[in-house]
Amino acid sequence: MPELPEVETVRQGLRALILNKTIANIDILWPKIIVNDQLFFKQTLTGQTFEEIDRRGKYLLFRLSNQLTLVSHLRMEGKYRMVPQEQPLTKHTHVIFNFTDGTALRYLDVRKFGRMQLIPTGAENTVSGLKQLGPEPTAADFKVAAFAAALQRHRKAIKPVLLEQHVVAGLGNIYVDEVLWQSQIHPLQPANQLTDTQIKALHQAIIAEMKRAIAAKGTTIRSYTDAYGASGGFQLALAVYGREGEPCQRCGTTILKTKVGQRGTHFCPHCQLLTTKGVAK
DNA sequence: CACACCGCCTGACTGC
DNA sequence: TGCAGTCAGGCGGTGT
Repeated sequence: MPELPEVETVRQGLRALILNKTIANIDILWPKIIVNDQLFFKQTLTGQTFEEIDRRGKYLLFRLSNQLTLVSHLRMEGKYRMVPQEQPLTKHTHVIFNFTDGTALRYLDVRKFGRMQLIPTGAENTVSGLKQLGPEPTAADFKVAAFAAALQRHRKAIKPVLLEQHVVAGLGNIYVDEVLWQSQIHPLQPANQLTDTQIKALHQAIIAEMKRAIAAKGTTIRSYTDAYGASGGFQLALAVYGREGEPCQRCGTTILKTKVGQRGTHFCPHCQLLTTKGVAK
């Protein structure tokens, strides 16, 4: 499941592969992937050139000529592949950008959850999802005071709050479990009941974890690969995700897997206690 | 606005 | 071995 570090790795790979390529035509094999009208999407993009690729949270922003931006979200299992146009289609290929040089960019997605939307560049804040996105989880954009204030507005558990993307952008199920373990916070801890110490630890862990995971080119758990089909390396660095039944690396207690807000959740029941004003219940 | 819940999808896995 | 049932989960939409 691509989260911010995986999407960033895809961005970097795709930049090297498609910048300055011009679209000759587009095939849409699964129309629901495209938010816009299909015909509009094809006609508007034909003849345009990829000029840059930006990223916001888990969204890829393909900047094209003529002030156009293609917003792309990979959701669970979306992938891009560069191939020669004559290469036989594989299963789960849903959108194909054929370039004028004989190559093609193909979008593959087993679950078909991914979405693409063509908008005028600058209209990003009109796209649902993008417009409510919290700050990037970097030291430059993500400030602890604003983070603390945002957490105060939520009474529900910290885990679903972090998954919402509104308080901070880019974390998914894997990295949320990881940063909560690192900062020793129970996933069910109400967001507005974190202590200042916990907020600072969580804030720091989020920034550091995203940086480390990007450096490792992301985490490959189920099916994620980058634009070249390569796996990430960060799964080896995960402390709790997918490690239920294994000893906690900090205290040796067996890591548990439960459900929080319908999502598989991994944590250490000894290191991550539910607290009231920082005191264990 | 905050929050809970459902639908979207298909492949892998589980139990009989 | 075959097959029905369950699970995985990011996010938009809906309802309270």
